[in-house]
Amino acid sequence: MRALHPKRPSLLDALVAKGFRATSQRKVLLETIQTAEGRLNAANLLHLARQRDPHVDRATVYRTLDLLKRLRLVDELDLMHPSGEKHHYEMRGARDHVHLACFSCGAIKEFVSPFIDRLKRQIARQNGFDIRVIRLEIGGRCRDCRAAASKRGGDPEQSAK
Amino acid sequence: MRALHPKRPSLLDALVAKGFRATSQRKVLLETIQTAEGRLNAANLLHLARQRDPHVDRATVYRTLDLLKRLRLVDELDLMHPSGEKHHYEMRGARDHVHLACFSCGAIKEFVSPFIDRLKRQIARQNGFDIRVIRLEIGGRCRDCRAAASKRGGDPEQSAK
DNA sequence: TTAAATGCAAATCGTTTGCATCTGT
DNA sequence: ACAGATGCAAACGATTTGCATTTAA
Repeated sequence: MRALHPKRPSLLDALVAKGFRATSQRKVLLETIQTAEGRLNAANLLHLARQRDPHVDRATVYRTLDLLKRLRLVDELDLMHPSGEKHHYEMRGARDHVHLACFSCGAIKEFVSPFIDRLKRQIARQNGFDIRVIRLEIGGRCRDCRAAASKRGGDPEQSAK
Repeated sequence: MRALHPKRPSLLDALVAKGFRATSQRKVLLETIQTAEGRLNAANLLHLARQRDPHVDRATVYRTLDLLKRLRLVDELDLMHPSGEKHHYEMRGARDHVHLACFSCGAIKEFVSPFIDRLKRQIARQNGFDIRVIRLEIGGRCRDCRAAASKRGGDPEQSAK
C-alpha cells in the first residue's frame, strides 16, 4: 500500500500520520535529514537546516531529533572515534549494519552481514526479548591506515601514555 | 603462563607492568572496579571508591577511566536505556557480549553468542579491519516486561507522544 | 480557538583542564 | 630529585528546560 511512484517515504508524512503538526521548521529539518547521506549530529543538522531557513533554533533541532528517535524513524549512534562526545543520527534504513570507525583516519564505514540478523533472531528466541533498536559499533584500524602504519615500520602496540 | 593460584589478573599489575605508578588512589579505584560486578559509571565509581577512601577526587576518576580505556583494560559503553547520558564502564572480560537493555524496567542483560565472533572474523577478513573495540547494544523489551504489558491488555505500539 | 510547537536565554550535567602541590620510584 | 599523579576549582560543550509567544489544525 504505497504511492504509485516508488518514492522514499517521507519523514514528514510519518509524523503527520501520527498526528504531529507539519510546521515549517520540521519540514526544513526533516528534508535536511533525508537529503544528507550518512550521519548527522545536532550541530551539523542545525547548520545545514539554517542554510534553508536561518531561523531554525537549536532547541527545535534537539526536540525534533528526540521525537524522531522516539518514533524510531532515526537511530541514535554513539560513534566511538570522534572525540567530541556528541550523538549522531541516521535515518532508519532497510537493513541493520555495523559501523566501523577507524581510530586513525576517523572514517566510518557501514557493514552489512547476515550474522546481524541471525544474532537478532537468536536473541529474540532465547531471551524472549522484543528488539526495538540495535546499535553495533566497532572501533579499530581500517585497511588503509594499517597499510600506512606498517609502511612506517612495524605496527607496535600503540602506547597509551 | 599464569600464577600458580589462578587469581584474577589485577588491573593494578597491568598498569604497573606498563610503567604507570601504583598510587593509593589508583589502588582504590581499580579494586572498586574489579569488585563491582557489572557496569559502573563515573559517578558510581566515585561514590563507591569514596567509601574506601573519602579523598578520591572526581578528576582522578575520569583520568583513571580514560587511562584504562586507552590501555583497553575496560570497555566504555553507551547503554541505550538510562536516560542520563553518561558512559558506563566494565572490565574487559574473556568473551564479547551484547548488552540487552530493557526500556521498561531498565535491566541490562549480557548475551554471548557465537555469531559475535563470526561477525568479527567476517569484518576483519572482508575489510582488512583491525578490530580494537566492539560495542553491541540492543534496546527493547525484556521477556518479563512484555508479559506484564500483555497482561495489562494488548501490546499497543507504544505511543511516542 | 486552542493545544502544540517554537524561540530565546538560562540552566543542567557529564566531563575536561590549568595549575599548584604532592608522591612514587 | 623529578616526572608523573593528584586535588581543586573553574571552564567546557552538548543537551535540556521554563516560559512567553506563535501557529497549525
